Amino acid sequence: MNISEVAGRTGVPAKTIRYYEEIDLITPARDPNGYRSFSESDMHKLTFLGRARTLGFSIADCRKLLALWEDRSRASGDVRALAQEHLAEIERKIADLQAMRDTLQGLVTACHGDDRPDCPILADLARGPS
Amino acid sequence: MNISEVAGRTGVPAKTIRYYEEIDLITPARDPNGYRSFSESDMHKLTFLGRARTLGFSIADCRKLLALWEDRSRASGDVRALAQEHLAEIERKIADLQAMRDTLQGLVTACHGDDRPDCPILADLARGPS
DNA sequence: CCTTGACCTTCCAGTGACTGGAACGCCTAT
DNA sequence: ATAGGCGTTCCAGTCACTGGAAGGTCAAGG
Repeated sequence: MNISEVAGRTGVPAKTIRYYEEIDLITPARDPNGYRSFSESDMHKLTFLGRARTLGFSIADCRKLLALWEDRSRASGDVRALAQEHLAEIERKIADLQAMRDTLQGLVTACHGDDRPDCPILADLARGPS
Repeated sequence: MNISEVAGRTGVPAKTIRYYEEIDLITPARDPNGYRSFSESDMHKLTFLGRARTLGFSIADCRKLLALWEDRSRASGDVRALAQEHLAEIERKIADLQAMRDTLQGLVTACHGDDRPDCPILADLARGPS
């Protein structure tokens, strides 16, 4: 399989696939003409990577997950631990964003939003780190 | 004021302050010895920037906000519009993260997490983009 | 007066995870 | 033969810093 077919099938852009090869996440074979030739296994890995990335795993995490995936003797507990760590981080991000949202929401509500120059949003931004 | 005092007072790291000068967000004066000399106005701007950044505004947004802040004749509606746009983006990010969290949570719950190699998390990751 | 150590300066390189573009080769169909 | 649509590599840029090296400056203590 050539790169664009794999890109289409996995949803991972060709540029990104080349990048993944560069950082040794995958090592597709080469045809005599120099074109990358993707096996089913390469496709599976890319699918795996695409999914893990949309779930917000970092490339470093993906590398670990791929290794665990390829290791038939690994304990599912190892995978679970990684996922749980990641889950905690997501929870943290959500909380941060919600705090941001609440602050901004309050400011937007307080701002009359007309042609007058008086603006509580800028006033608050100037107030400094509380 | 020297850079480290400003860093301490605004909470913006010295490295970051130099970077902000490099990209023309601030233009502190210089002492004869070449040291940066920060005015009250510089400090206010940095405080403003620090706060806006923790609220998740991009540097580009910060530039706009600073300009609006400095423009005494600007309408508060302009600021409000910027904040509202940003709010919408935050909401989007929160929704994305919540979807991720739900998926991962389900997987972590489904995974027995013991020494057996059978793992629904990896199975799902392999399933591909749904 | 000299030294020490904490500051300050600039400049260069690296991060993460791509993304865009140039310049070129290859393959297929007309 | 040629057109276009693939493929390749390599270089540069993104964003917002961050780390580190090499060197100048300043205030205090001996």
